[in-house]
Amino acid sequence: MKKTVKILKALSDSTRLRIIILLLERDLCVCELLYILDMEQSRISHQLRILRDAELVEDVRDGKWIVYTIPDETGKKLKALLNEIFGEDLHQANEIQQDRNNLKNCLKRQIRKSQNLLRKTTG
Amino acid sequence: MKKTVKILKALSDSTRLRIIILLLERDLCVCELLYILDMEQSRISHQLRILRDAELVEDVRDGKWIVYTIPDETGKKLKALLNEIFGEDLHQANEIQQDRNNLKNCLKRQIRKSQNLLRKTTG
DNA sequence: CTTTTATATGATAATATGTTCATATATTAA
DNA sequence: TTAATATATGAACATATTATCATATAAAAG
Repeated sequence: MKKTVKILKALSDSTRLRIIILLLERDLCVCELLYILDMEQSRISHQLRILRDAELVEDVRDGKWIVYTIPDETGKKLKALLNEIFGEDLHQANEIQQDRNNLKNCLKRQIRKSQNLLRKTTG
Repeated sequence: MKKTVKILKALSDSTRLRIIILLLERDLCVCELLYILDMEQSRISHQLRILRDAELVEDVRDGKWIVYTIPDETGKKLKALLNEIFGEDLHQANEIQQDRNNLKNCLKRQIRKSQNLLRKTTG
């Protein structure tokens, strides 16, 4: 019961939901999420921690970067949850569509390999 | 998005989850929930309000009682959610098993029609 | 080494949430 | 009517959550 509540709580915040939806499309490092979501870096890190504590995401260091991933089994369940149950509401959401757009850009521009992302995004 | 978050938030509390799981088995009035959950009456009412605001439950007056229901479509989705996604964790939970037991008793004893439930439960 | 870049963490403040107590409302019983 | 029962609501408090700021750590670049 505790675990279920923890997971549901982790999902019941729009920032975290957006992160989850992005990670369902592709593994991303924090600086990519930063670029896509355009938020304070620490804010994203804090939210990622909550997702990690709920065991919804995992992180692996890759050189300079820390890449966040959704484990396969978890991904299946989350997709079922988000598409089949909340799909209608979520697919329409502006934030989500915007995020998807930003994700495309992020990949096209190879954000991870360009320099000075923090300075760019934080001010 | 807001709606999804509201629903997830409404579900991410153990008291409310217990109520939902009970209502998935059977429509119940507040005094029955009171008997089953053995909590303060106002606590249950407050939590029911949150569930109603999220449109997860509906209430209909039946004489002296107000009966809480989960609409059919919502019920289907909730069952999918709770059984298929969180089933393992939830079926094991002591609280849930205890609640199911209390529900049986509640029905056997026809709690709704016996008198003075509030006094009985509140002290 | 020193600096820069990427990320995490701790403290703090603002806000939200959950519980309890007291009380209000609505229905039925006396 | 008046009293009792069933439920809802508002205020107050404790706790939890979220965002921000400042700072720490760790890898890479210079």
